Amino acid sequence: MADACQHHHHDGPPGAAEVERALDAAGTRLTAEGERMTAARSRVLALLLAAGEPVKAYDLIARFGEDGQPAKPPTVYRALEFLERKGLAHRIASISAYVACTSGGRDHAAAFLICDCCGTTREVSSPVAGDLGRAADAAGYAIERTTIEAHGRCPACRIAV
Amino acid sequence: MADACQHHHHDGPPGAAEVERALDAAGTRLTAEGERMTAARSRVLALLLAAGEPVKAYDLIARFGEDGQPAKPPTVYRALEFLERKGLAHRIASISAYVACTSGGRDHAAAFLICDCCGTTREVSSPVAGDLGRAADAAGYAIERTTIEAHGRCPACRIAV
DNA sequence: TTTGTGATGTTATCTCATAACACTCCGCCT
DNA sequence: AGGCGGAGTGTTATGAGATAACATCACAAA
Repeated sequence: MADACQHHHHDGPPGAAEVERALDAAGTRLTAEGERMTAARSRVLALLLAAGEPVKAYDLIARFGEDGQPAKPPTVYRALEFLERKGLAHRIASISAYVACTSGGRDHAAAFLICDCCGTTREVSSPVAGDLGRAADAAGYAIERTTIEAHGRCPACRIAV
Repeated sequence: MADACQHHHHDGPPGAAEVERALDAAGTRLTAEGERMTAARSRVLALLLAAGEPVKAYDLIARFGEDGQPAKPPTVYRALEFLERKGLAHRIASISAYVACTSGGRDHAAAFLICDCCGTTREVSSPVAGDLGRAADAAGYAIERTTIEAHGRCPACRIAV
């Protein structure tokens, strides 16, 4: 997925220290909420954070074991479901991939700008309160969750190639 | 998918005559554009129109043959890809289903209000030009296509149950 | 009529995701 | 300490969604 194209990109994955910090923060918050940051959950979140871009579930499964041993699918899917429920990760439906939440946030609506060239994404605050919310109001719908994903080219990929 | 709940809903599927008319219009337009409305494409579009709500690909596959014989998956997936490319159908990524376009439109961006109770959807004009477009502009992204799906409850389902 | 392009038929396989059930861990109550 | 209960995990198997690859066919343009 990443680096399908050859040119250079900014915004590489965070270093180990940053991952560690985000992981700690997540663990602290979960504990405060009475949830448990178990080994599987922590590992999956660490993989997502380290990747810094959307990752396929089966890539997480393959990378799960520190020793190279893959996980069983339910292990990872359960962790993903939990992380998503807690707002620590998001599923990108249009590409069936998962990404760590970058907006610090609890369970919140998110929107994504996805570069089809280099595979990176940018999470932006969801416009649920905006156009879509107005359309829903007009139609009498009560919105509970949204999937908002825009595909295109990031600034770097617009220039290059 | 439909009628998971028991109460009554408005907006049932269109009658055979309406399907026929929409099918004719699509065929005419495609011919004018130099495209071919083949049997498989026509059949898949007819199924989508008759359903009037999102349909899973494998349901289309199962219903494909008039005699009850299922189609082979590629037959239906190819037709869906074509119809989507021509703006006659849309994929709803968040539920992996397909729906006939109800905005008369060529290839256009669409947004959907999806009722998780009764399974119906409502296509609304895409707010690409709105919040999301502004977010993309601000971030320097060039958007090529969007996936905008809001889940919740339709007016009928908000009242009932 | 030839020829090339787009569409279809067919087989096989790949990817994505979850059902079901046994078992374990851990906090809590007594 | 003992034992209950709920959340989490391990494991097997399977269901659901989608596509690769290649042979064949239909059709309009040359």
